[in-house]
Amino acid sequence: MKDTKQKPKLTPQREAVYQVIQERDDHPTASDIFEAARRRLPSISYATVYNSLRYLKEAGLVLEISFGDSASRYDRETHRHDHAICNDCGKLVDFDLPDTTKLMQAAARKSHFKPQSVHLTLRGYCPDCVAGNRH
Amino acid sequence: MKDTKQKPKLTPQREAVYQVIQERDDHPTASDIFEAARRRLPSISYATVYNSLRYLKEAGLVLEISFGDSASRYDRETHRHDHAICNDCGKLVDFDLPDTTKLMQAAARKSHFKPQSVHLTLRGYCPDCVAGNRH
DNA sequence: CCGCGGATTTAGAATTAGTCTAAATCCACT
DNA sequence: AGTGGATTTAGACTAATTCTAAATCCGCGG
Repeated sequence: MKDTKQKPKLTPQREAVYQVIQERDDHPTASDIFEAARRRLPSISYATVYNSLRYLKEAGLVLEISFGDSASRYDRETHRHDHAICNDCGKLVDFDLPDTTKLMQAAARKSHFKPQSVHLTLRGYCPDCVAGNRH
Repeated sequence: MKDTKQKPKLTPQREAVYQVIQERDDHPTASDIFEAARRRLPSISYATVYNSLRYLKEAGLVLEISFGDSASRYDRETHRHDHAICNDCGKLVDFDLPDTTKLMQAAARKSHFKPQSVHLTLRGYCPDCVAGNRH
């Protein structure tokens, strides 16, 4: 029988999207990514950016994060980590809390869920906003 | 001078929206709430539901929560608490992890933010899905 | 070569959540 | 009765994302 292995997978479009995310240290939205990807690959379409993002997400190459503020953001950091969001200017930063296993177990005990991951979100004020800088 | 105190505030529409949320122990979306509110107050409009939700949120009477899955959800539980989400069926449950002050301080230290609140999200599998129940 | 099929890309239409607008209504107070 | 601020309504509008259908790409068998 035919072992019809389809392999291509990492197409130029997907690669462009991936690179855009890799070279940014912030958390771009799909539309930020579309803008930037179009600079490398002028013919790329919005739908392809979404398709590529879905593909990259499923492949574990990028992480999607979403909070109340409308659009999803994408993060090149794929290991478990946490987020802080500024209540004033909306800035989003990554940080990493160690020892989350115990935390996860505590959460599992309380919720009766079989745990898989925990993620914590700090809301507060970023250093710039605390210092009273204009945004 | 006119001390034009406007006080009404808790209009029948807002109250209907509030009651809908209070009597549910799950986390309805705006459109769930609209459906239910219309049963009490057939003339209520979608926009009023959103206005009421904003009002109730600002008054601290309900909590808005939003995760990746499209629409915001509303929670009658307004004190600080955490959420568990089932990766299989999507169920969302509240739980409350004690001693979050230390956690918040640790997060603040790592992120350099001035902390205001922390919220944790457990991803895993709910008891039903673990038991292999069909949804 | 040639072309078929599966996967991908494209452009634009469609859908969904949520906001905005302008006109009508409500209501406390004069 | 009348004015003004707040609220409600219906529907238009916007933004984010998904869907659709046609075009393209690509490896493989004939």
